[in-house]
Amino acid sequence: MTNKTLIVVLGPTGIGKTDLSIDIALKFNTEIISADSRQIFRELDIGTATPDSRQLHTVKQHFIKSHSIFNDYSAAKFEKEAIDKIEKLFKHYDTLVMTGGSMLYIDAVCKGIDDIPDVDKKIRNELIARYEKNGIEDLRLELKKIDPEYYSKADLKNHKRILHALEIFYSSGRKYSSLLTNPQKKRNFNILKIGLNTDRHILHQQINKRVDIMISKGLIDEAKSVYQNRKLNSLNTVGYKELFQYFDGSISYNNAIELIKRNSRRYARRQITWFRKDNKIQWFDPDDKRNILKFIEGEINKAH
RNA sequence: GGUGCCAUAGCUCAGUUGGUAGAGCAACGGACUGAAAAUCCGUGUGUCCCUGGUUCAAUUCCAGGUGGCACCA
Repeated sequence: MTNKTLIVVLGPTGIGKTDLSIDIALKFNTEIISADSRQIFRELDIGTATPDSRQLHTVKQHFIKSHSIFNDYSAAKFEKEAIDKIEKLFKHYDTLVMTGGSMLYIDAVCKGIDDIPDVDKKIRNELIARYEKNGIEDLRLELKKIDPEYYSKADLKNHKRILHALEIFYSSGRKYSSLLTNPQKKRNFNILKIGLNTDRHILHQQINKRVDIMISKGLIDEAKSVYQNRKLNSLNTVGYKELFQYFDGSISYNNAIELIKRNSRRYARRQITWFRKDNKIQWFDPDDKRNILKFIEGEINKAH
């Protein structure tokens, strides 16, 4: 049994993961791995609720502002880079904190995802063009032909799923279904999952308030500064995509703010849905810091 | 104080010539393995203000009450 433990702090957006993870990292005198698919971009700050400079100076945090919106990123890349970083850091620490709300990124580190061949960008763009021209039915029929197994279990109304299976096939000649093994990779460290959640009404109030604070901190200007790159996937993000519509003149200012709040609430709900089925998570109220620390210490003593 | 109008889902409101009701928005549930703050699927969640009356049957009609709005004093 290893004596290395990764403490994973997860939960919906706006619940207070950053503050708690800093407290935990200070307590164990260690560093933080961020698992946040948007805070990772250096061009985004206010709208992603990235930790501020004071917080970043208090505890060293990795994968914050470490990449650019102009480079493609993915959960698979995060898995490789994060595992790499974690293994390096475990040479100096017995415990590490990982925190974030990107469900797939967390699972990529905790459980691993399959190795899937690189996708040829040209092929992806061609398929997207076909989808936009002919709709989903065309691609669906093709998937049925080349990979009936995946077709039988795929979400056939979700074009991203179908596109992905096709682009894998045309890039590598291998069926997507043959690549899916649900790996459950064995990590050489213990994983302790701390989930934060609270009454839904309170969470919604916190989310709404946080959006108002983002606006007062200058989110409008930040969104303007990246407006010209709005087509980038990295900017298909709550807090930015709504403001882009406002800049376009297609929705009002007040409408944009309301939509940011609504979409944040919905994002939080999807996170909760995802995390709910993970029975390894020990849930706490974010204010319950004492018990959280007590719980972590107890578990680490048991494991080591 | 008087008169009139209104009271139906979380909100804005339809509707039922008397047979316990439906839109929009919001909300809620779910899926998810190289785009994941993405993408996709599903769900009306209701003392029809309260109390009586008429009726086989009242959210609907009648009376009174309560609350809100408007106008007149």
